[in-house]
Amino acid sequence: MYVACERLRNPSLIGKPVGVQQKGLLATASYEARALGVDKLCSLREAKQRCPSLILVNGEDLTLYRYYSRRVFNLVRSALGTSPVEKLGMDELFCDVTDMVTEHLAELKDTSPHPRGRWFSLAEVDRTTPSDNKGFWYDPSSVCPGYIIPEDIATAAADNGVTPSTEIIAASHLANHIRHLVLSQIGLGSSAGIAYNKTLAKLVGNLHKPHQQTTLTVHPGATDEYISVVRELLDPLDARKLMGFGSKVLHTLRDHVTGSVRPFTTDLAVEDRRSDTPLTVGFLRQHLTKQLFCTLLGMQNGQKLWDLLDGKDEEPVKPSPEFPLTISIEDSFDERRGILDWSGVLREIEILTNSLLRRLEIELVDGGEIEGVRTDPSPSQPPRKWQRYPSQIRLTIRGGHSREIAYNANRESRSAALPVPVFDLDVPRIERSQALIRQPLSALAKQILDKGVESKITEKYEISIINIAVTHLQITPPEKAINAYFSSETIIGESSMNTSHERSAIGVAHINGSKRARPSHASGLDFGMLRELPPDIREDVLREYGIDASELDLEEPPNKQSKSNSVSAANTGPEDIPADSPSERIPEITWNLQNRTPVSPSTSDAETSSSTEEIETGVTECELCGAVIFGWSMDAHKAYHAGS
DNA sequence: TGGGGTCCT
DNA sequence: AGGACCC
Repeated sequence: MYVACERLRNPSLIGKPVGVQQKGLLATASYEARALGVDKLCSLREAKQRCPSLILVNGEDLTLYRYYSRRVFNLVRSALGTSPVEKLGMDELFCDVTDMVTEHLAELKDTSPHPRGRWFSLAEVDRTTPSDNKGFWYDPSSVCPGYIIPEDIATAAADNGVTPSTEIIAASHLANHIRHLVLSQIGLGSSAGIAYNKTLAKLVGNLHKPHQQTTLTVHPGATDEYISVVRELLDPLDARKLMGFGSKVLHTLRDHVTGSVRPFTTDLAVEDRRSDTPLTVGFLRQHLTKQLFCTLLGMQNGQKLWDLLDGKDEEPVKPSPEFPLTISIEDSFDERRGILDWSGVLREIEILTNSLLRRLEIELVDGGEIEGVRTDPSPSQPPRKWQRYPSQIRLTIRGGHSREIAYNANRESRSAALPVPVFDLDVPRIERSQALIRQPLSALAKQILDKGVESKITEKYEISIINIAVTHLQITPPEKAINAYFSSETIIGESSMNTSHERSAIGVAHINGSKRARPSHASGLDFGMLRELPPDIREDVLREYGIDASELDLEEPPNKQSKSNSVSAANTGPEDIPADSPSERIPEITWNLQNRTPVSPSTSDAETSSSTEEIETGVTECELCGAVIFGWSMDAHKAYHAGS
């Protein structure tokens, strides 16, 4: 997804092996890069070594990715009306579409057969969408789009009388439609999994990755078939693929297996007992017991994890709130940067604090959103209002670079009340940052670093991570307080906040220009995103980059949808959907956003049914609606118009 | 060897 | 406050 976002900002990256770099780590890589042997999360050195042609983009600042993540989330939510949508990280969503599908199927009874198939009615999507886009046609006889498990259902449609339920078929078409919506409206490709619970949906969604979807048709209630299909699917898998089986759980289980199970079983060949061979789902289910799981992993958790081995999972899709529960920002330090004296620590904390305050202003002030984008306050009505008020601030420091440290070891945190004046937007942000240092942060840092020891000012600290978080976001404003708060003088010497960290805040190195690139600024700024920022923050960012505001207006919008229509009504709420249709069955959809691969990585001799234009840019513009579409999906896009 | 998040204890 | 999990 990071690469896909970078490609929206800089289309010359399309079709090339691209890696997103965060410090010395390759956070993610495009599929072209993976085809050349680059792994996700490998060290930068290893990546460059394996793939000298790898193009690196710095992804330490997440602003751009947050922006697209939010847009996708809001687009999907608005399409699904009242259905719960849960975010997992920045690029995955779970959707419980039970109610929508149930209602859709109920409507069918009153409808006579239509030559175009079935109309699936959706909530209103957004104001730029043509008005007949509140739903889609699908052909129910085409079974499920994409891949189907078990496979034989796909080929022998009504063979054993084993045919997918009408609801899973509808859910599958719904997922397909929404993926198409995200692609056409935002420009991000995605994959999806459709199944009757979260774990299975996520699992099958990962089976066919770039731009595909997979439906697991079997229902947990249909016991015989369900058991055999799900076991065939799950048993060979590394248990790590199941949500909840993390490193600790697997280590605990492996300890037990190698310690006590091995002597009693001949199932594991000698070489399979080594610690780096995966524990499979089948092995755990056959050789361990529910009781053992509960003993080793805790009553509650053990029971849940044990059920997962059979694909049983009743976790609800928990609607993600409009605002997150915590907002944090962090920076990491290697041995060179990470040896700091006290004033150095304070300087780094101030840099982070200032970034955090800017983020709070972007994400927490004003509100009124349309499709993930905050509306500019109308020129005459400025009052920028906080939508949430965090009440706590937390400082976390990880010390040491010793290399032996277990993940997360050496992290210590302290928290304190967040002083109310931080919300006063009339005070320059830098002053509020410095006030936060004075008030709780330097004391918190002292608690962590000096641990009750008396002041030792000359000391050097070895620091590898600093994280600052605000938590406990409240809707109701805090009581006003302490006017004297800002009056004391600063403790630390830094005055300008235009630091390297800040500078990286939005800019990203562009590797090279493109003859046919869509509008993007040489600075690396994403003008589409910039245009959506509140004016004052936008000016702030522009000033940092030394860009004249007039340049902004000359740039074309990145998605040229302006010509499609003159904008119909505003964001009316989602269509009303009966809240309480009974749901014994729960189709889930999950999908990943990921980068698009318009051209086969194996250069030009690959099958090229695509046009020259597509090969060069990967994108074409739909004649009907102006949406920017990638070549490989234009057929589907046209079918979409034909359908509506 | 990132830069984030959520939930549970 | 820390530790598990997720991306």
